[in-house]
Amino acid sequence: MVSPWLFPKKISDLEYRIEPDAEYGMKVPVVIYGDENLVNKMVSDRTIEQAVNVSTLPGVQKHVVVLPDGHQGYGFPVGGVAGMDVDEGIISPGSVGYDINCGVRLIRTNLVENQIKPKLNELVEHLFESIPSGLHPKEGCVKLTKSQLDEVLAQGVKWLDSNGYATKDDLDVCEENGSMADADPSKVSETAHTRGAPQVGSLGSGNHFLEIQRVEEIHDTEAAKAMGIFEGQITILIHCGSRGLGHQVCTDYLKICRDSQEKYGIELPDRQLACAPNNSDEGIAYKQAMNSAMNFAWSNRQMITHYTRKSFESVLHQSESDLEMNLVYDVAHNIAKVEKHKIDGQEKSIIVHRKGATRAFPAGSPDIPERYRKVGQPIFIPGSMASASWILLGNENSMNLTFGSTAHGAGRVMSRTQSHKQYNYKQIIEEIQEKGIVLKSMTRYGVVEEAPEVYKDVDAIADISHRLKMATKVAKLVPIGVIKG
DNA sequence: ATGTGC
Repeated sequence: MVSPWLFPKKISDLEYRIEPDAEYGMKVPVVIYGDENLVNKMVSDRTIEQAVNVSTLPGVQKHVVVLPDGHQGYGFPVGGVAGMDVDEGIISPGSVGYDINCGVRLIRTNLVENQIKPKLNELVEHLFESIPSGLHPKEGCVKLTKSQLDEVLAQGVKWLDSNGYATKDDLDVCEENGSMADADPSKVSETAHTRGAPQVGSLGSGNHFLEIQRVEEIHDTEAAKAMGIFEGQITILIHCGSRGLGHQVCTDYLKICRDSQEKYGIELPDRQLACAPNNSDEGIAYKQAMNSAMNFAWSNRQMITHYTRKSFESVLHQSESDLEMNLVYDVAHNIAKVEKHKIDGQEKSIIVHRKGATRAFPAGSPDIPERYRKVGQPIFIPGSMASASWILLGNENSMNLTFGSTAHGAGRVMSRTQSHKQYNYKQIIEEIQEKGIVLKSMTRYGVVEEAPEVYKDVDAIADISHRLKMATKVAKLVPIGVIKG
């Protein structure tokens, strides 16, 4: 049999397609958005093969989408979207990923660069000291009891609001208001609880970071205005997820799904795609545990926001409200959610799996905050450490192309191991200093493994999204201070 | 991504 993923058909400069191959068990086409370079790279590793595998799963609808930043992941490509019928389809932990509700939030200020430049070193230092980061942060997280953690898992940011770590305004501009319904902490294992309890308010490692930025370019004045964004402004971007708790939920439910595979008669092209019928006991339990992990991640980003505001207050001797440190928005990029989408002209409820894919809902969507309903949903595409990031805006077209989604980041061009062979700490640090960026990192390894050179060009990813009108450009942000694990 | 896996 010829492997169908080897020959995607070019539809246009930025769209490639693989028609359903019955012999291979494909139920729907695979659609790939990207230029020739990006698509060639996807063919050379397992990215498209994995998307083809997903297109064979029970209840898969319309098409499997690979976004411009797509690359191979655990079973399901990172930068992938797939929607399954809620009654006939499956839900799959590997198709959400290990870092459940990894996501990005942006905090605005009323400051411009000159006002913080003299204190930038001190600010970065203070943030680094007050926000635990790395794999094993020693101290600093709020210590939650088991029952407090359960409240965080059940209520998300609502609990932080009740306890002085969030404002009503923060809740208004978080996806799902920071509180995913139908979360059940009793479906989260004891091990996951133990791992998560000391981690609320910690950044983690890898490509997770907190960045002080300057707004470099405005591409959509009206949308920028609605978001309170202006040229030259200082913003803060936070990129992190659900830490050990989400990781453990994924591990636990991969096993639970695997153990139930035979019972449900599901045949898989790849055991990493272990899944359960969406409405089975196992599927429902996974969803309730995943929703809990989602609440954990939003709470984690909220707690870091709290620490960030305190750091700015302390270093700049102004209150957070004087500094107008408002949350612009918080959006997840590793989730599965039931949403209504048009399929063959019919509105239908499907369980949308977005792994390394950002929701990109258009103006008028009831699921986006009222203050953005006239313009569209804010989307943040983080670049790698010390490179630019983008604010994009959800567009109507994404509902046709990608189940209302767009890209989530730059994506690696080489492995961590390879980055050590090609670069060393000193040269990366020098290069970052030359750009005038203040960087504090937990480890030297992290600096090399997350160097700008080892990632794709995020500008190109934003550009493709814009040209396809999946999500359009609002503003480009450049880093001036970075803390990372 | 991760009480990494090399």
